[in-house]
Formats: sequence, C-alpha cells, structure tokens
Amino acid sequence: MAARPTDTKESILRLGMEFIQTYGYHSFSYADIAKELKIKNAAVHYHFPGKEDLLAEIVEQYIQRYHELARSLEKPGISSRQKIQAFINRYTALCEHGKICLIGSVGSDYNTLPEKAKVKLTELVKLVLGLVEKVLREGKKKGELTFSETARVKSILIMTNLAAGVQLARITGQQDYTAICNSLMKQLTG
Amino acid sequence: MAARPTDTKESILRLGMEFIQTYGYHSFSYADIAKELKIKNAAVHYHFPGKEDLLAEIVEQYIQRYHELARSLEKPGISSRQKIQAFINRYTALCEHGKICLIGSVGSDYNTLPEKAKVKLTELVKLVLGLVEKVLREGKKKGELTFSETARVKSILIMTNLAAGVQLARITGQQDYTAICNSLMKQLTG
DNA sequence: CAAATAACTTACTACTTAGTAAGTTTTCAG
DNA sequence: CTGAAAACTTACTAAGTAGTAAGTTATTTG
Repeated sequence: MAARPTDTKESILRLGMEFIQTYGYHSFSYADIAKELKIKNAAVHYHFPGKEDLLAEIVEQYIQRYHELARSLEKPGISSRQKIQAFINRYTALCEHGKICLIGSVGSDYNTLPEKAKVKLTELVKLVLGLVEKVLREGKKKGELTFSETARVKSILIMTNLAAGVQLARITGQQDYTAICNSLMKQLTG
Repeated sequence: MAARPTDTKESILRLGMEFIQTYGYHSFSYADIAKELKIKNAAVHYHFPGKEDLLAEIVEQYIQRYHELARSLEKPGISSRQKIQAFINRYTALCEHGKICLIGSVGSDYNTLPEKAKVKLTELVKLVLGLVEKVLREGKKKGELTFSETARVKSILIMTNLAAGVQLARITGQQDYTAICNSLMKQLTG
C-alpha cells in the first residue's frame, strides 16, 4: 500500500518539537522546516495539512513519551527518589540545550492555540501532574520522600519550579536552574 | 513645543502590555493595536518606530512599576508577610484576568527577541528576584519568615512557582494557582 | 506489465506582517 | 499672522505566512 517509504514525517515532528522548544510555536514556519530538511513547503503540508495538525501530533508524541517514562518507572527496584530524579533529568536535558519544556512554550501561547491543541495540552499537563503526584504519594507512604503538602499540591509546586526554571536559565544562567534542582531533591529526600 | 497633546502613546503601551500578557509578543500586530485604538497603523509606528522599540518600552514600564512597588514597601510598619503578599497579589490580579506575567510571556520567546529586549528582560528578572530576595532575607532575620533555603534560592523557587502558576491556571483552572499561593504563604509564615 | 498509491515538486494564491515616505491637520510660540 | 512642530492619515512596499491544486516520480501489488 506504500510506494517509497521515508522518514520525512518523523523528521518533521522531531524538528517541529525542536523549534517549539527553542523558538516557540508562532516563531517557526513550514518554510523553516522545509529548508532544514531540504524538501519543499508543500511536502510538509502533505504530512500535516495545517500547522495545528502538526502541533497536535507533537503534543501527542510528548504524551506518549511520558507514558513510556511512566511504564519504565513501574519496574520494581526503582526508588521514589530515582523516579523524581528521572523526571528532573528530562528538564535538565532540555536546559543543557537551551530549550524549554513543551508545556511552558505552548502554554504561554494558550489563548492563541487552536481548540485541538488546547485539548491535547490539557491532557498532557494532567498526565504529567498525575505521574508526579503518584510518585510523591507512594514515596511518602514508603517513607522515602518527605514533604508537608499534599501530593497533588507538591506535584504542582515541583512542576512549576522546573518548567519556569528552564526558562529562567536562558535569561539569568544555568546556575539558577541547578539551584532549583538541588533544592527540590534536598527538600524531598533530606 | 507640542501641538495637540494626546494620550495615544500611553494607550499603545497599555494595550501592548495587555496583548503580550494575553496572547504573547508574536501574536499581536500593529494592526491589532491600531484597530482597537481606532487609529491608523502608521500612527503606532510614529510613537514606536519598530515593534522591538514598543517591547523594550513595555518591559521598561514593568521595571518602573516594580521600582514603585519596592518603594511603597519600604515604608515602616509593613510586615515581611505583607510584603510577600503584595508580591503574590500582583500575580493573582493577572490570573483573575486570564493573563500571564510579562516575564513568563516574553521569556518563552527569549531566543527570538531583539537584543535590546533581551537586555531589558534580564534587568527586569534580576530586579524582581533581588526584590523578593531582600524581603526574604530581612524577614528571616526578623523571625517573621521561615524557610530552610538561602534567600536567593527561595526567591527563585517562589518566582518560578508564581510565573508558571498563572500559566497553569489557564490550562487546568485557577484552583491550582490558588493552591500554590496558599502553600507558599503557609511555608513562609507557618 | 498495469494501475494504484505514497511521497513528493512546481507553481500559485490570498492574506498578514512590519515598515516607510509623503502629505494633512491642529495648535502653539514668536 | 506665520512658521514650526506634534500627531497624525493616506497610500504604499517588500517580505513572509499558511495553504492549495495539479503534475511528477518511484515503488509495490494484483
């Protein structure tokens, strides 16, 4: 049913994600993607008819990656501390490349997003918050993590620290982000 | 030296600020401002030749407002708790109008900003962090505020909670932002 | 081998963007 | 009353935007 299978669609998704995390959704064009991949503008439209379709699939891909992270952390023998660290590591990787998290980037454009993307973004945020909340709740129960707030509120606090932290790092330098990470782990594990 | 003094320039600044906090810097145009103020496109260019000039002045205005806040909090008889609350109240006011803070909005566009705006933004961030840090340091010394981190790190944690918190509120609802505020005040004042 | 289909390219449109140059109106200073 | 200047409007440009319609090429399947 196919003719000449390529990896163009995946490359567009990968590049779109990179552009959003580096410049923002409204600061890259189909022409930017086409130029980088050495294809024509219309080829991008072939895979993603509208820019909102591309955005929705990028957010969906991010959702799937978090589902994968969640599954990989369900294996036995991983401490709550390690689970939180795995979550933080994702942000640290972004930070080291001068990128910001998808939620922070697309979130600041929230009022200009097509409805489809708004729905996907909400799904993503709830997924991430739920994931962190679960780790916190279990970690507290096991006595591996300490915090005075509810798991729900603490998950919000951690996530906002990290999301805004990677943005702050681009403005005032990476040491501010590092300080956040150190403080978070110290708070949670003593 | 003038002919027909108007308040057009101030209106443009006010509207530009509103647009940035509601839609983002790259999601409004001079035409949007002109339409709203019932003037022509070129009239906006008369007051702000380039969009980057407008942005720089908007950030500068924000800086001045924080200087004013700082001065108003220097009066005697204001507790550290009240000073922190005054800072939080600014974010709460934004949140109630579906807006996000200028730093969060412009910060997520950082890599696409003209150099002039980058410099101003950095100045603003350092000002705000310094302001909060000072209140925290004095509050701790007086025994009015409690936190285990350094004043510097705690100021970063609070600011990232609030900046990302107002963005989160647009996605998952205002109760998440309220939870952040309650938790912050509880942590600091017991 | 033929037709169908995937994966494009070519060539275009309609629209929006920031920005400019030149002219107009209003008001005030001398 | 006469410049001069502020505060515009009119009219325009060049570049970039998303998006589309139609044609091309390569490959696989019946």
